[in-house]
Amino acid sequence: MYEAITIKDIAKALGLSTSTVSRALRGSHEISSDTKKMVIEYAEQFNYRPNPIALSLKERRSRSIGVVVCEIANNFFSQAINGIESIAYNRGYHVIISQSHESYEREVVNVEHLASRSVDGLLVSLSTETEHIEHFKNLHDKGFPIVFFDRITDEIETHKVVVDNYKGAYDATQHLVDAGYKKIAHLASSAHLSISKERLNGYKAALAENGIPFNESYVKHCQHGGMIFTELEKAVKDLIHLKDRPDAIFSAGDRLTLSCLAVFKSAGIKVPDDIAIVGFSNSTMGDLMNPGLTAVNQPAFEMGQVATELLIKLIESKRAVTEFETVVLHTEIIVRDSSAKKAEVKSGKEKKVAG
Amino acid sequence: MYEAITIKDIAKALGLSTSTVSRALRGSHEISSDTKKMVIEYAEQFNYRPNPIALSLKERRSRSIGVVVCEIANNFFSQAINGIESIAYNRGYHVIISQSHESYEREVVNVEHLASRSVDGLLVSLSTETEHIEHFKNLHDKGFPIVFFDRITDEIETHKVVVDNYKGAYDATQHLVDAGYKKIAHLASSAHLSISKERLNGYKAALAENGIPFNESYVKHCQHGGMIFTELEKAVKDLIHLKDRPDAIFSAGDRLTLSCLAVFKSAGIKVPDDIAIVGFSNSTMGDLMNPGLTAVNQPAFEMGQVATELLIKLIESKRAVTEFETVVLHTEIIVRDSSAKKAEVKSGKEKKVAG
DNA sequence: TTTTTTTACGCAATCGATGCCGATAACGAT
DNA sequence: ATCGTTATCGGCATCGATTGCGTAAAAAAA
Repeated sequence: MYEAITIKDIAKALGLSTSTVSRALRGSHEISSDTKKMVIEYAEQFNYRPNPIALSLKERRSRSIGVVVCEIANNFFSQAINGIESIAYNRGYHVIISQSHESYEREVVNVEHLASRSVDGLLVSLSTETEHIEHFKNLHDKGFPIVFFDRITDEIETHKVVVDNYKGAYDATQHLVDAGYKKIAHLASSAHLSISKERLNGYKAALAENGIPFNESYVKHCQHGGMIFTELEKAVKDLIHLKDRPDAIFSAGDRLTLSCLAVFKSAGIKVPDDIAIVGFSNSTMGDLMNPGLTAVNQPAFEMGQVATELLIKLIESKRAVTEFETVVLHTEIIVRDSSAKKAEVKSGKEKKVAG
Repeated sequence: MYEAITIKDIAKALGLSTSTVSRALRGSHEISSDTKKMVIEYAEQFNYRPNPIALSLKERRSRSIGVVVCEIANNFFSQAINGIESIAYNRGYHVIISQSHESYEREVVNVEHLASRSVDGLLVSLSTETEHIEHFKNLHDKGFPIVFFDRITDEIETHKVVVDNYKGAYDATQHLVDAGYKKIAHLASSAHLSISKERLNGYKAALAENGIPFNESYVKHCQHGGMIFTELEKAVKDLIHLKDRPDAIFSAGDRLTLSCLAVFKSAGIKVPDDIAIVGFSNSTMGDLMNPGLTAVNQPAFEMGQVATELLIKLIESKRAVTEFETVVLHTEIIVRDSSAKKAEVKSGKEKKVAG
């Protein structure tokens, strides 16, 4: 099987002790330049690489960080992971990714698996199902470094990275109002998720600001964040079968938006003529869709970067950290065709052509 | 900082030796049932977990496998990774993902990083840029377990998992012919990629079968697999500005397809009326797009599963493996609207409307 | 009672790398 | 000639867990 050269092999071959070889390789001044040269040349010739596992055992750290997200097959998270990676690899850290698939149980299992000392810290975005966070609390209480991003919890005091969900939702809703829509529904993820609460508040605030009464039946939460299509399908169908059907939807996530559009499509609903839609997304896909998707854009890559920098700062801190910060990044609404201005006449004409 | 309980702590607390504790926890018959009970209860109370790093050092294996792909923000690969994960975690393996972003250099760096003994084996899908595979050959020659999937090489003899790219491409092209298209272009990834060659051959075979002459200028390769938009944009523009403009495109990958559609959109080209398109994809997105994307579907999840099973078989094999297998999975063409039947009259009318 | 066997456990080496000491030799200083 | 200093290197313990071997005491056989 595969055997790599060790420091011991070099020592034996060169008639030195392992300590001398070790020091020679690290360029210690205690070693004569002749010996150093000999050792380094031999090491290069046989392509010596220090065994990272032995180093981990010795240094009591693995130089790897764990990422706990719901899914990587999601543009927001894969971009965030790219950001995480970009920082981590430069700082000499491996990245180990685990997916909860929006399941609380799998999240718990993954966290335990990662934390049983094979990673030095955790970057976490909670699953939609997660209501109890004991599995993180236990670790955090022991001093294990954790940074939350996007879907955070206020029950644990540590570094956090979020976007201004309130403002993003406010902007999205305001944009729909400006475009002439008044019956604006809100399709949201699980109600106890931090991002859901904040976005709901932003949505409500924009409505209030414009004198539009809040309508409870216009808000639909999906406990599983869109992972279960039937759940989402029911939510969307409930909305479109409402007596006073909404003329616009503010959808709070990529998966929700995409599935919502799928339901629209099979129901023969045209966007934006029948119902306009604004998403909350990181997807560059908005551009490729037909019609283009208006969306509140989140700086996913940057969130990953900032979270990783904070985590590494925690990991490498000499003394226990007690001062934590919450970094809030800004969203930006990108207007495309899915929320085109509501024009009664034009809408009517097009419908005739389409029908 | 975070310190976990070790076998030594248990030994000290209970007045035993570490060997006794170790054996008690593993249920050895050499330990009295009283002692066993005592040790196990203590371990449970303090939530003892064996240090995986120490185990790795002792057993000379890390129980982790490395994945080398171009991107995770790609439906095909994220699905494949889900398949990989589903097998790996059940067998007690961690999964470490690295992305080359279609860069040869980054692929080399990632492979070296992973292989310097922190992973027990590698699952690889080559980057588009990769022409030389010395970085894999070196490892493979030393007996390091590697399994290739999707984008493979025939220069290394090991387990491989692919789909029937030839037949997939053949089916896609035949489908376009059946739908009435005759001027079928082919948008492909880097020319030296295994999948590119096979798909090109399938495309050619279908043309020949139908008595359609092969037209060199109808085939466009993208060295960077669509990672560089300008490169792809040029390829697509070359095609649509051809004197004898194609009426259909067989596109060999998700990223190519999406970017191609983006170019179409900005050029005001309607699908399928102006140009039909068939993709090669794993994307469920085909359903969500407007019009729906006809695509050759690849069983990405299953590919990941099979590749992982083969890799673990390699890793856990007692003696050196010399018999290798190449698993070929089947594709399936999913017909949607982007390749709707070409109707001369209707097409003429619509073109006038569009123009 | 003596010998043999079994039970139940500890010692020490091992995995690879590091780092604190201690050892040795050369060399200058006194 | 003796001592102190410096340069250079080896010995050993360490990180956490496993395991072959040795051994004391208890149990069984003689």
